[in-house]
Amino acid sequence: MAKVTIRDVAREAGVSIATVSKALNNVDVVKPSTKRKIIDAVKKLDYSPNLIGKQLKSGSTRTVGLFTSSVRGPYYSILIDGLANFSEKEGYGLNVFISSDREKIMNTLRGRLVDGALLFDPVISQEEIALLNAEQIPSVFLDRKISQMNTTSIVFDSFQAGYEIGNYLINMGHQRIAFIAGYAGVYDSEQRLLGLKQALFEHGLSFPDEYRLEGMFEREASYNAILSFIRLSQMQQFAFPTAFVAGNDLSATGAIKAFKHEGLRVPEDVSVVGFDDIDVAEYFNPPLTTIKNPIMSQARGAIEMLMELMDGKKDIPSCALPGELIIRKSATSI
Amino acid sequence: MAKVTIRDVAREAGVSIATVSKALNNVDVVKPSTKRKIIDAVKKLDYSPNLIGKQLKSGSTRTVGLFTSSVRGPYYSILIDGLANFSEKEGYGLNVFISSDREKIMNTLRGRLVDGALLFDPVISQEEIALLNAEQIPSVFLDRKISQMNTTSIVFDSFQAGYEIGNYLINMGHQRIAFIAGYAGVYDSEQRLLGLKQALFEHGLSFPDEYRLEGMFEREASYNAILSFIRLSQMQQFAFPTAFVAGNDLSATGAIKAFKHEGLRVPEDVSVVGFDDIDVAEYFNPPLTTIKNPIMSQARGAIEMLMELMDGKKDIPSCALPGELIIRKSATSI
DNA sequence: TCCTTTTCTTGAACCGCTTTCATTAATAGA
DNA sequence: TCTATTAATGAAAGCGGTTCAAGAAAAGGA
Repeated sequence: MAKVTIRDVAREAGVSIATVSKALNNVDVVKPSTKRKIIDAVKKLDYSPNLIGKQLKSGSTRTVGLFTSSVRGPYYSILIDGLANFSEKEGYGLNVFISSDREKIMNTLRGRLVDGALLFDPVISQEEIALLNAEQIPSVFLDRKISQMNTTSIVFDSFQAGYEIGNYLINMGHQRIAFIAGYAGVYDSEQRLLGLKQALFEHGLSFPDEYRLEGMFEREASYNAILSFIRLSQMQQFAFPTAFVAGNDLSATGAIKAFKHEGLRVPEDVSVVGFDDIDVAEYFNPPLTTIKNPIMSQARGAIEMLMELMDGKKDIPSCALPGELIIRKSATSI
Repeated sequence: MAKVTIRDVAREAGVSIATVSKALNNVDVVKPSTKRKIIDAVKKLDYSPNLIGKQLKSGSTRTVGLFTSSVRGPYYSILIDGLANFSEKEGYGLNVFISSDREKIMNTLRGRLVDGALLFDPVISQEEIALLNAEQIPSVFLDRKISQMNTTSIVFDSFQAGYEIGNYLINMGHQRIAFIAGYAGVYDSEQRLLGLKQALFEHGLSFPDEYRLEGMFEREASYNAILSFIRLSQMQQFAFPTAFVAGNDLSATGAIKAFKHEGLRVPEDVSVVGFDDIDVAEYFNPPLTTIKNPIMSQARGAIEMLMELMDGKKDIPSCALPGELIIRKSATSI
C-alpha cells in the first residue's frame, strides 16, 4: 500500500490540500461541515502526515537532540531519562544521538534535524562551537564549562565537591589521600582533583604525583589501577594512602573490590569515597560515602536553559550545581 | 547569519544547484575543476546541507528509531549502547525516542522520521501493529513475542531461563520456591514464571498462588514486597519458601536487602536468584546467582533482522535467545 | 572539417507539507 | 435589490534538497 498523502485526503474529501492542512492543524477557520468531511477522509484512508514534509516547510522539528557517545552507566541513563521527561513537558521530543563521530554530530546539528541541542561528552572543538553560535543553534553543554567561548553549560560543581570530600576526609584525620582519575583531561575528573588538592593545600598537606591513578571512570579499569598501585607502592616503598577518592562511584566500587581481593578491609584499613551517589551506592558493601550529583536538577535546568535559548534569549549564564555529601560507611576516621 | 543553502553555494561557484548536489554526493561525473570550485565555495560559505530537505526528497533518513519508555536501568542502557554501535556499523544512526505516549510513537513512526524501528516496551496495540505492517514500516520487537501477528521479534528466552533456574534450585533440594514478578502481565516476567512452574511440575512440586509477589522489576518495590510477604506468611502461617526467584537482578538485590533487614541470611536461610546478570550482580553481597541475558547478541541480532527487513526481505522469523546459568553465591543447597 | 560520441552541465519537476493572498460564497447592511 | 463585509476555500509559491531529461561542450573518428 503506497503511503497516503495530504493530496489523497484532499481528493477523498473533495477539498483542496490547503483546506486539509488548515483543518488538521486548526489554523484559520474551516467550516465545521468541511472539517467533518476531512476527518472522515483521514480516518478512511488512515492518513498520517509525513513529518519530514511538515518540518521542511515549517522550519522546526519540535525536538531537542541529546548528543552523547554512550548511554551506558547509571549516571547517564538517569540523566537522559530526566531530560526526556522535562523536554516532553515542554512539548518537545527528546532525540538521543549516540555517536562520537564529530563530523556526524555536526552534520545532524547543522542539518536542522533538531531545534536545540544538549551536548554531552562529544568532544567538539572550539571552531565547531563557534559555528554553532554563528548559526544560532541553541545548545547547552552538560558536562563541561567552556570558559573561553560564549556557551551556556550546566554542570555538577566538581571542584566544590572535590573540595568538600577532601575536607571531610582530612577532618577525620586522613593525611595521605590518593585520587582515582577518570579519563585523562576530562573536566569533571580534573576539577574534582583540583578541589581535593585545594583542601589538602589549605591544611598544609601535599598530593604527591604518584597518588594519581587512572581509573577511567570504570569499575574494571579502576580495579586494575588499584592492583598495580599496590604493587608499585611495594616496589617503590612509598607510604600507602589511608584514603582513596575515586573519580566516581563506579570506580570506587572497582577499587573496593580490588582492596578486598588484596585482603585490605574497607573502611578499616583504607577509606574509599566516590562521586555521584548512583543507585547501587547505598546497597554496596560497604555502603558508599559519596557526594550526590544532583542529576534531576541538572536535567531540569538544562531543559529550562535550552528552552530559553530557543525562545531567542541570549547570554544565558552557565551554572554549576552543588553536590551533597552523603555519609555512609566506606570512609572512617583514622 | 542566515542559513546558507545549496543555491548560495551554486551562485558562489557559478554553477547550477544540480551540479552542486552531484558534486557533493559523488553521483554522476562532474569535472574535477568544477568540483574544486564547488568545494571551495562550500568551505568559504561554511555550507552544511539541510538534512530535512535531503530526507524529504530521497525518502530515506538513514536512521533507525528505538522506541522505549525509559532508558533507565542497567539492562536498557547496555542494550541501547549495543544497538547504537551495531546500527552505526551498518551506516545507520540510532535515534532513541523516549516516550510512552502511543500516539506520539505512532506519529513519528508513520511520519517517516525513521527507516526502521526497534520497539521496546511501548505498549502498542494489535491494530497499530497491523498499521505498521500495512505501511511497510520495518520493525523489530525487542521484548515480547507477538504470536498472533506477522511480526518479527528477538527476545531472551525467558521460559527456558525460568525452567533452568527452577531445575537448578530443585536439584539443590528446594521444594518451596517463590517468584517475585515484574509488572503484571509483562511477557518476560510471565514466561519466567511459567518456566519455573514447568520445572516444579515435572518434579511433582506445586506453586501455591500466595508464592507470587509483585516486585515490578525494581529494587524498591521488591524490597517492600518481601517485607509484606514476610508479614503475610506470619499471619497466615503458611510455609515459608526456601528459595526466591526474582524477576530480574534488580529485584533480587531489593529482596536480599529486605531479608537482611529482617535478619535472614542469604543464602544460609533463604536462597535468592535473579535474571539478567547485570554488572552489579557480580559485585553484590552475596554475589548473585542468575541467568545471563545475552544482551549483546540480542542487540546484534535485532539490528541484523531490521536490516534485512529494510532490504525488503519478508517473513524474518522471530528468535529467542537462550540464557546462561551463572552460579555465584546467593543460592545454596538445602 | 564535419559529424558522431562521450562527457558535463542545467532547467525544471518533485518530495509532502504550510501559508500567503486572491477568490468565491455567504451574510449583513442600506 | 444591490453593495459592503465577513467567512471559507483554493491556487500557487515555496521549504532545500535530488534527479531526470535534455542541452552544451569537449573529444574522437572519418
